[in-house]
Amino acid sequence: MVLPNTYAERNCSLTRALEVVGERWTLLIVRDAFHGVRRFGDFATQLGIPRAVLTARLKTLVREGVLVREEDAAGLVEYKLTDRGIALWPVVRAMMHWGDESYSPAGVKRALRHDADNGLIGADNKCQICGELVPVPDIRIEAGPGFAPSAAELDPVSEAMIQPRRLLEPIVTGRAAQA
Amino acid sequence: MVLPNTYAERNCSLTRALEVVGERWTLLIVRDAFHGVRRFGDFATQLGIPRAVLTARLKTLVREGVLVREEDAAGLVEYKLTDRGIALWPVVRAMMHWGDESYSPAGVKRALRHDADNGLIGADNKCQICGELVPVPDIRIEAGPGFAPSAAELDPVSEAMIQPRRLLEPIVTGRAAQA
DNA sequence: TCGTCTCAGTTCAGTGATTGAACCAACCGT
DNA sequence: ACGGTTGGTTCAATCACTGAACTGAGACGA
Repeated sequence: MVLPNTYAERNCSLTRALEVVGERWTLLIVRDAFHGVRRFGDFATQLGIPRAVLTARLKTLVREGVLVREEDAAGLVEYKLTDRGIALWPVVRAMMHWGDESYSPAGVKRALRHDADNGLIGADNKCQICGELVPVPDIRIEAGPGFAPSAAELDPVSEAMIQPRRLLEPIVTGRAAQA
Repeated sequence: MVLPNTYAERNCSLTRALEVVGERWTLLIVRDAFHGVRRFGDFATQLGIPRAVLTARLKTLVREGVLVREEDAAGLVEYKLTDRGIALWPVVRAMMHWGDESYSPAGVKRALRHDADNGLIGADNKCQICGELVPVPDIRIEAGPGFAPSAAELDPVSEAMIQPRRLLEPIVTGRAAQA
C-alpha cells in the first residue's frame, strides 16, 4: 500500500504506520499473533484468508520487523511478534475498544484481565485491582458479556482462541502438538 | 470491506472496527477531520485521494455514524466528526505513536500539548503538567522534533495543517473564508 | 443576462489487488 | 513406498482503485 503523497503528507507518522498495518487482513493477522497463532496454516484456516494474500502479508510484516520467521525445534516454521510487533498492542486494543463501545451494546466481546490477580484491565491499560500497567504477556483474554458463543463446529485453532488464555502464549496444533 | 468469516470471527470487535475504518484511506480521512478538515474538496486535495473513492468513504463513514454531513450557513457541505468519530482518537493516537516510535528516530513528527497549560501529552493521554486526561478539543497539535519542513509550495489546507492548532478547530478556506 | 468560478460530486477506461481453487515440493512416521 | 502434514505457488476471474475528464447547481461580478 504505497501512498505516494506530498512531502507534507509523508511527514505523518500515521501514514507510515498505515503503510505497514493498513492493508486488508494485516491487523487481523497481528491480532491472531497476539492470541498465540504462529503457524502459516493456522493463520490461513482461522482467518479464512487466501493463502497467496497471507504469504504476501507475512512477508511485509517480517520485512517491517513486526514478525520474525523462524523454525522451531522440529523444523516447523513459526511467525512470532517482535518487540516492534508487541508495541502494536495499544493499536489493537484501541480498535477493539472502539468496536465494542460502538457496536456491542451487550458489553465487551472480550475481557482483558491481569493474569496475576484476575483484575479487569481498563481503557488506560491499568489493572483495576493492583493499579499497575500490565505488560502484554501478563494480560489474559477471555470471553466478555457481549460474547455470543457459537454453536457451530470450530477448527482447533478457533476453539483454542475462545478459551481464556494469556496473550502471546503459543497455540500448538497438529504435528507440533504430538511432541 | 466485508469480511464474511466464521461466526467466531464475527464475534470480534476488531473485525467490526476494521469493517468501518479498515479500508484504504479511511483512517487518513478521519485524521484530517481531527485536524479540522471538513469539506469535500479539502479532503480531496490534501490527501490526493481520487474523488470517487472519497465519495464512497465519506458515505460509509456517515452511514456508520463516524461523520455527519451537514450544510453550513452559506449552504456549503461540511463533514464533521460525531461523538463516535471523536471516540476514534485513541486509535489514531496509538497508530501515530507506533509510527513515530518505530520509524521516526529523530523524534515525534507531531507533538500533542494541552492547550490550556502547554503541557506535553504522554502516551497515557495525560498532560505532563496538570496530570489531567485531556479532552480531544483541548489538545493542540504542532510540529515535533522529527518533523522535516517542506520546501515545496503547499496548498492552503496543508499549510494550515502544519501550523499549531487545536484539534477539531475547523480549517476554513475558499469561498467560506470570505464570509 | 451572460460568462466565469467554486463546489460537490459522477463517469469511465485502464490498471492493480484480491479471491478461491488447484497444484507442488519437502519432510515425517510407518 | 506411501499417505498425511506443512508451507507455500500458480492462475484465471472478479473486484477495487486510479486519474482524468465531465456535470450540475449555486454564487458572483459586469
